[in-house]
Amino acid sequence: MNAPIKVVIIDDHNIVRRGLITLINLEDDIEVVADSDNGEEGRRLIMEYKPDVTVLDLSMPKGSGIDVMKKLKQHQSTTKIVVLTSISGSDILYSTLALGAKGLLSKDIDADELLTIIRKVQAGGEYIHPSISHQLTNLQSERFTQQALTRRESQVLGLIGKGLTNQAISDNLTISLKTVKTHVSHILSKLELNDRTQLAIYAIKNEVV
Amino acid sequence: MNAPIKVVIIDDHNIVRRGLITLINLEDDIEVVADSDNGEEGRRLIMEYKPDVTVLDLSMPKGSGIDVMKKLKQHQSTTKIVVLTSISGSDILYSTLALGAKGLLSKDIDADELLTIIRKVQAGGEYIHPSISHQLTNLQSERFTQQALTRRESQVLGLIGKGLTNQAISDNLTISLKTVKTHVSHILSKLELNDRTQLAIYAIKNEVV
DNA sequence: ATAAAAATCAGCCTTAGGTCTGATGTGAGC
DNA sequence: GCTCACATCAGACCTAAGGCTGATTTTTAT
Repeated sequence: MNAPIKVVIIDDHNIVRRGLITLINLEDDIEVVADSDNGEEGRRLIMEYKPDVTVLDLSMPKGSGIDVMKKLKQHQSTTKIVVLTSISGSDILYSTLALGAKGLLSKDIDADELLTIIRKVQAGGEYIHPSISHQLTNLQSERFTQQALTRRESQVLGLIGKGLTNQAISDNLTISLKTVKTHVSHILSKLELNDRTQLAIYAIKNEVV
Repeated sequence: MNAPIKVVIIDDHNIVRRGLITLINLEDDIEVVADSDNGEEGRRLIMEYKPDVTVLDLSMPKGSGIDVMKKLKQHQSTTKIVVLTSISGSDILYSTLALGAKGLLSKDIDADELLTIIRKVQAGGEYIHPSISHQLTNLQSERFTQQALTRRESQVLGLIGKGLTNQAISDNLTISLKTVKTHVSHILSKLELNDRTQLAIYAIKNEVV
């Protein structure tokens, strides 16, 4: 028999993490070697344990899942990433694929299903849960041409998502009101949205910080 | 030794549910007698099994946690409810307390902590997780005087949360633009917010439909 | 070194959003 | 019958928001 598949789990919900660990360790061909509730530590653990598969939650306080994936890509980590999420926003899902996630699934899947996916991904396969993939189909063509937001623009978008007015944002970032308006205008056209209300909704659903 | 504490679990995430069941069933003084992934079935299970404690998730597709609690209150159920949530909106949390939840905790607690809380609540105690209770302290005094939204106002708020303009809302509800503005104005003053962007954020965080 | 992208700001203009005051019809409750 | 909350609408008003054009400076990549 082969060595068991080494797995690292990164999720900020203790209960979810404990649940996953318990379930996975019931199997004898898969083993959880480490786990963490935040992105920073999680990244260190991956470097250290070099797991075959990493189960990664997207929404976390310190260092989001996206950040973790970016960093890992820089370091050319070979761990295969299965993204676990309840997020509905579509752009963030697309980002994970662009960053090379092998699996993509929502938190309401069966536990058995997760095990199957881990094995499949470890064997070199890919898997995207149907409830998520249908969100992506339309989007492939549309968003492909979409320019990414600059750092400043993301920052502004994040403040809009907190309900700040342009004036408040200008104070907050100590730049002129004009500049804020320019940024907002750019963000709107890049995301193909119509007003700041839709931006706020977008920001929340895609967890822009 | 006493009979084990009977628990019903209602949460739409399979993994969370399986995790909870596995963890709880490791204890010999607590027993999960039933579980469900939606509010409707969950309510039936509670009627049928009459559990001592119910662990209830707030955000679910069919019949939210709030609905379940309302129905149970009508039927004068004696099950003690522990609300499990990752929602940050404060009004919805306050609602759960008003509806008599005995426990209130976020999903990032320790598993052991949950067990302790179930025992405490069963014994007649109450528990609110610190990460949540601080959201409530300010609010007790402020929101007490807060008028509830009317049916129409909630409806309008819901559409704002979907990113509609006043004109679009007016078309959608087939009422005049003036009327929409009136409603929006009332909602703003009732919720003590400043503009529609903040309303949209509020609507999402409090899951206004 | 040079080109390209990002960040900054200004003026001008239009409109959606929001406030205030006030008015009318309707239904529930006392 | 009377009252009160609710939903509807109107006019007048003010401001934040966003579009468009154009410009300067800083950063970044090649």
